[in-house]
Amino acid sequence: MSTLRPVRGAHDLFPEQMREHRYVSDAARGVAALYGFDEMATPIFEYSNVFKRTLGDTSDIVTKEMYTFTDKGGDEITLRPENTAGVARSFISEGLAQSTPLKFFYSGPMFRYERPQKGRLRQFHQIGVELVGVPAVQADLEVIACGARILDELGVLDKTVLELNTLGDTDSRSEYRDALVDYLQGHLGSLSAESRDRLERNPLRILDSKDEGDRAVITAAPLFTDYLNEDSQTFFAELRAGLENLGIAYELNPRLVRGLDYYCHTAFEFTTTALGAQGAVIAGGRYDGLISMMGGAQTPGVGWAGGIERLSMLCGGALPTPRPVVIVPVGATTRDRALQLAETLRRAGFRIDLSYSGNMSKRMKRANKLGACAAILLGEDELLRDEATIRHMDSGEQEAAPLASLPEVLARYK
RNA sequence: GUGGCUGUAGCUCAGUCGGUUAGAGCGCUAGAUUGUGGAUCUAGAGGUCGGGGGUUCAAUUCCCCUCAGCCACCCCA
Repeated sequence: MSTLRPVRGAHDLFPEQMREHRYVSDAARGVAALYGFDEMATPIFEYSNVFKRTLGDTSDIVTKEMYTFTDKGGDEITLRPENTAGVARSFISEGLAQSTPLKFFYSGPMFRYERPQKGRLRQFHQIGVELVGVPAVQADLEVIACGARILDELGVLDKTVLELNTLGDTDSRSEYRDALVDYLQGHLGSLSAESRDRLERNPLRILDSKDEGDRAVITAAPLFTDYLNEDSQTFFAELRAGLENLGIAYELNPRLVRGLDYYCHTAFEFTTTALGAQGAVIAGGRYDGLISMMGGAQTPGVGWAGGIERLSMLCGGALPTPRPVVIVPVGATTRDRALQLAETLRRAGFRIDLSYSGNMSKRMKRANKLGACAAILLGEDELLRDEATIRHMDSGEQEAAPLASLPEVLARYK
């Protein structure tokens, strides 16, 4: 075993896995386009404060998971841990406020310093959509429907559950937050150390604690639904009615929380039990406070991100390997003609590979290993007649054909 | 970041109650078959037994540390 290895949690993607990734991202890109989300890309790194300001100083991602370094100019740079912050930065710095509503699709690598597991890597890949500038619930519905449609296209929708919650608007949330903190202050002694720690920074997260002492306290805690104001209730009711109207099944999960202040109203996750501890395959929500928090004009937004590796695992079965036509030159004088023929057929749209060396037997073995659908045997005597022998690899049948007719003959094997 | 399990050939794994040259299947290379693949047979290459340290006359085997993988917690994609 070599001491030379990839960085922990980072993996090479060989053609087979690359095909699986492409299968997921191509399907997603295609479906997203039908919803009007066109692909864009932000840089893989940003100034660190792009993420610090948007993700909040208290989130796990910022406090312990960012790949941050100082570049040669002395600037603090961070490899993006997610894409929404970059889109928001781009919205502000490129003056996109003039062009709302904006609908973007993206696909690419993200980086988080986490402990790797199956379905959880340090360099991983996400697809996602963002819809910026529409405050109405139709935006949420379109975004969620697009996610569901992609899962359906990939054939995994029935392996997932759409979990849904509302975080209410800013007023509702801050009122509830105050009430919750008041209540929890009164039970400080019964709370776990971690929850006491969270009380200041991220009290809503305590609701999700699995600690037994915490759970006892939480049972009697004030209910968020009692603090939802009328606007928030209406928004959520419309969202639910809209999903039902579209025939999109969902389950309410009141414990689905987002700890950061700029999240509001809609929070959702498509989750699965098929991937062990890594349940979320697509997760998103509404972030009306994000762009203003970064210094832009108050602009609503809603979006989601999905993990390509997780989606790919969920898809399961291996994708079919492409089958080339392999040219087998026989005899020293046929090599140049073989290369010419390869070029001609490639121009005609065929996937052509060559057997490079060895005797006939070796070359046929190579054709077989490449999974060829057909082999073109190019011998000296055939070439004198401008012909080649085509062998159908599955049946073993052979026929002679003029070189000029090869595209038509091969078309039958496609 | 915490806890548990695991680490022997490219892959999947046996094995060594501490003792000479560490095994199998698959895969790979070559030949049987110098103009014909998949099957079969034969031969061959390939391992500092994850890495470092300790105990011992002797460590792949026992102990410690470390690294990596998997699982759970956590978090999420």
